Amino acid sequence: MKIMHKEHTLTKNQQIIFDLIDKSPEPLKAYSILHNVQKKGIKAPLQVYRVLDKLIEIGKIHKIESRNAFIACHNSSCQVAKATAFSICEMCEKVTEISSAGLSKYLANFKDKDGMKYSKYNLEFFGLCKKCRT
Amino acid sequence: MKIMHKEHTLTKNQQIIFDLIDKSPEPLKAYSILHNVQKKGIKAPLQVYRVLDKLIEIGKIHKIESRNAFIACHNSSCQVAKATAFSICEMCEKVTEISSAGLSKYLANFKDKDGMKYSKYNLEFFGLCKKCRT
DNA sequence: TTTAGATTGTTATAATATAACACCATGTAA
DNA sequence: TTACATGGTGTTATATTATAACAATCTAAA
Repeated sequence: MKIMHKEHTLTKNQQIIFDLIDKSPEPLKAYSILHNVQKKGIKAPLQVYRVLDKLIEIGKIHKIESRNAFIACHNSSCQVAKATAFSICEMCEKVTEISSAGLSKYLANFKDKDGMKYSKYNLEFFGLCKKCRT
Repeated sequence: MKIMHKEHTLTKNQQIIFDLIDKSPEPLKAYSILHNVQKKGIKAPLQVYRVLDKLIEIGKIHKIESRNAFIACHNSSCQVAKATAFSICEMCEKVTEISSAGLSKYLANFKDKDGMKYSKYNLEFFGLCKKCRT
């Protein structure tokens, strides 16, 4: 059964910032985004943060909490906005979104001591990527 | 088999700040810590951050990344410094460290697509705590 | 004792994020 | 049409979180 999602038509600012993040091979920081879009008329931090908040809300991007950086979602968009997992290389800072059915199933069904389940989670794995291990 | 850990004798500043965090029922923010220890002679942010870094390194406290706040470790101290899991109530902001053998085993053994394992992880679950759900 | 390492104290500054307010665009309901 | 609700924008100012750089001190081990 296919879950339907509302299509969010991005506004001008949202599109500019999303494109930038989406094209980036690495997570971008808010002020780096700001510097990159100033020529397009987005001049103030708040304009960037507002767009980032919105893009996160609709699942187009995720925040890498341990790095204060933002990355485009590559897991069939917004479906996993509330259940995110990443691997982070501590050497080169490469970040990859993990899409593992097993992992997301395990975490979605995880119950704590009191039997409580959680609707939302963020998991960050740290280590050395293939390249940096050699 | 019992794993041995080096005993870290805390210095004066480290002890002051650890005691404060350890006694707190909730995660503390760096500048809140600063305000609370200024009467004890710790006057500058950097003094606080240095101690926080050290306490994290030796596993006495953890950082709640999504909240920029610090909490004492209650899982037999430093053993799990590199494998942390928390539940966070989005209403009252109560944070609890999760100690589940099953969970830590699952995550420690998790392999990504490339068969890579990670030595370190941080997991944050979000939801409503018992109290806030009623 | 001397050297290495960690810790401290201090001033300044960088990096990350939000408050508050006015204005504008769009859709929709009376 | 009006009016009103919602969400987005632009702007200035400010709050919050964190680090740089440098000198002094302490402690443990050679």
